[in-house]
Amino acid sequence: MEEIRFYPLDINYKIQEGKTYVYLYGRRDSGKRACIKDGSFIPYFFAEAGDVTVLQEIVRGLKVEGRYEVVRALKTEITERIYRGKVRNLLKIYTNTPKQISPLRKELETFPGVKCYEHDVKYTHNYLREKGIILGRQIKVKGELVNERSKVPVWMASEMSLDESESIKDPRILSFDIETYNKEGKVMIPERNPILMVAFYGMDGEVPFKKVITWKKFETKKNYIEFVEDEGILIKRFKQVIEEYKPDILTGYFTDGFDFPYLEVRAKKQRISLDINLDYSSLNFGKEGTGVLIRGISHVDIFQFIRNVYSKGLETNTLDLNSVASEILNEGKKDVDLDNLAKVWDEKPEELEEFCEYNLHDAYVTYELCLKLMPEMLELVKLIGLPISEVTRMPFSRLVENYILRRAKETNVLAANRPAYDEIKERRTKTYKGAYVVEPKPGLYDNLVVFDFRSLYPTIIAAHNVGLDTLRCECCEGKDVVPELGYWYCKEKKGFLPSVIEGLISRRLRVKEMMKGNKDELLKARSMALKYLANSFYGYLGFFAARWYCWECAQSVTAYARDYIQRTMSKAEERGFEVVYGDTDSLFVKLNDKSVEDAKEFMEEINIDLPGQMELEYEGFFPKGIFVALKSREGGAKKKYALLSDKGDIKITGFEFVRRNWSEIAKSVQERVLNQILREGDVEGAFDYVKKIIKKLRSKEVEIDKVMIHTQLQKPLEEYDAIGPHVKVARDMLAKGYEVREGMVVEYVICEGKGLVRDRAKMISEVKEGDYDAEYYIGHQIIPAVSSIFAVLGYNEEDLVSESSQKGLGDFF
DNA sequence: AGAGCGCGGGG
DNA sequence: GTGTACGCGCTCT
Repeated sequence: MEEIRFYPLDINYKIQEGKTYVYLYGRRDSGKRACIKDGSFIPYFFAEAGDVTVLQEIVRGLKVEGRYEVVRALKTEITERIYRGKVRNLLKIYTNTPKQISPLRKELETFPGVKCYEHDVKYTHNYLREKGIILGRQIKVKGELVNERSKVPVWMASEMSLDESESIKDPRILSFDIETYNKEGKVMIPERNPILMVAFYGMDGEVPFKKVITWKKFETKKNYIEFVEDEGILIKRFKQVIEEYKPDILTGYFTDGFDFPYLEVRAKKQRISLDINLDYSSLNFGKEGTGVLIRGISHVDIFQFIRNVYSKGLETNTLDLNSVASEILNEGKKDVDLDNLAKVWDEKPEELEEFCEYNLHDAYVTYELCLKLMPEMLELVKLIGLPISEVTRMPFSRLVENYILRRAKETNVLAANRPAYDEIKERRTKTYKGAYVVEPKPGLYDNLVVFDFRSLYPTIIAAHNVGLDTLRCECCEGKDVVPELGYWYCKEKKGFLPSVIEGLISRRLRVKEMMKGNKDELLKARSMALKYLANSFYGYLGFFAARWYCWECAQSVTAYARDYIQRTMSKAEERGFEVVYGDTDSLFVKLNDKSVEDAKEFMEEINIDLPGQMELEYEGFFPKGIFVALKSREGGAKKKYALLSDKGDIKITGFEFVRRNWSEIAKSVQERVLNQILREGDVEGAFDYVKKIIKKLRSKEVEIDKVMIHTQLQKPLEEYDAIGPHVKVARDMLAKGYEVREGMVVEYVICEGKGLVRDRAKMISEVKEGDYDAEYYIGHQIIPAVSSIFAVLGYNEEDLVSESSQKGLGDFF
């Protein structure tokens, strides 16, 4: 028997001889990777009935036909949990394996009056919560080495204890990126196009680990470039490099959606198994969207973390590697024209070196991103307690939910079930208003200051005890009634959710206290993670798929918030600021003759009066901004604005046209218009520019490339019910003998003629210059992209479209 | 008005 | 996840 100190990072489970074993993967304090196996946690769920002892008898005799086996309960016990503030008697039903829970539960729920709980909680998560294990934090394990096929030593645990004070530092990170053969631009056809090179970037102590593997030889002095015979060997080397580097974390950018799925197809084609799991099994590609999880190695797709969590604090609107890296690291991509890679590969291999550099650079940038964001990711991991590979892929609602689930376990609270399909459907229809307090006054503004009210919501939940178990309590009717709504929340007993969020707020305050005079990165990251979670609570309450969904609670939060915000707004007006726009969490004011200092002073004043930890924050100063009203929407306009920051960046919100299935001409016109208006202040010029483009369209001077629309075929052609333009064009192509396959991008142009849009859609190769329907492009591409912008400035569509060169102020729609 | 569909990220 | 679950805006029906 030995005792080892161990930082677990990843968890999964396996069935052996009918029994369930948990495998914890991580690093020992010695730095060596290891695996802890634990067979001590038996899967279970709960059932509730009028009389649980009767139910217990029934369960004892129950045999259910499962999918692969006859299932029966392993054992049962009667126990208590708190549900909606009340103690409940429950039957705890154990099974040999997690998969046996579902058939048993389904059978039990056919009995009248029987309801099951926690059958929908993931086994590995339940294990971690029950054992109190927080991934990333040290545990002490007593156990013995066992003989098992594995790339790291496996210890069978007999005892475990926690050491929460120690958490993992500097996990070993390896970043990778592939480049593929691609003649068709953005299309991805892994079945046909091979992987040309793969780059790695990591650190060996102080020395960078760099490698690019490719299978076409050329002269080079770069010693990190390694040549192999063919793509098959490249894939084998890919596996070897990972195995030799022994990373805790394997990272990349959009590796869930591109690199790994691509590798999967190519490896299959080459008959190579992608057995990079630490137990030598092959990579398991689940359903799309679930992410690629590697057994024992934490695969972190940095893009996922940024999209789900980190992008909230970013200026950039697009989340491509280049924009993200330049904002976070101040480092862009290498300036290489990737369109040329296939051509150079075929015709001028001697010029491949710059593509290898480019490849390596992407891996390097991704490594740096991962390193930079590691404190934030690890803090979230330690807060939620789940693997980094899962936490980085969770949207805010699931982060919140998993945090609550841990607190629930600690306080003997029974988890609410996930809503069933019908329930979700019903919840979706139950929207509530009250989010927007001040509708944007459409227009172009100078000198805006933006304040943020974010911590208002969590504080309201805590201060007013907003929760499911406190709503309309019997003891406090009529006290502290929610404005406009008439609900009330208990004043006597703290609710479960309010106490959870209170814990988050006070934890954050402690961290902030520690941060005074201490610029520690870890503290900053912890504070950020706590704030993010707390701020997500309100959204969670109103989220249709939430376990602890509470419509009344979500409603109440905004109702209380309106009260606070309205007062702040009138104070701002009193002080001579013009309130331009405000929604639930932010407030935009125009400075007029005031200064930024005045605005900050005003903010301080407000903060003095705010109760508890509520706080108005200064978001920034924006020399110019344009607010656009969304027509065709009742109850006020939605967020749609563009701001010019004092650093000269343009921050666009709500303009959704930067997409591939819009023509180049529409995208560029919108971009140019916003730039000209915000940067140059030249509305007339922008207007004239659009008129000029419209004229050009009409006189057929616009190149076909600029009006081409790209749309991808997302499924086999036969499976389409709705025949959109791209489907119709694909059919045409097929009829003409072109190859048409799932995943291809159909390029087409809308031409003149009669009927539906699709009847006028023609494949690009059949369209000559000038052969497009100008009115379609004007009406369906240019006008939608810019009309709302001009509308707020007093121009209307007529002005844009009319043949006359005269321009003038028109009516609003 | 409702259903069906593509987009994002990646080369 | 012990498997239904992104949200928006377009086009067709």
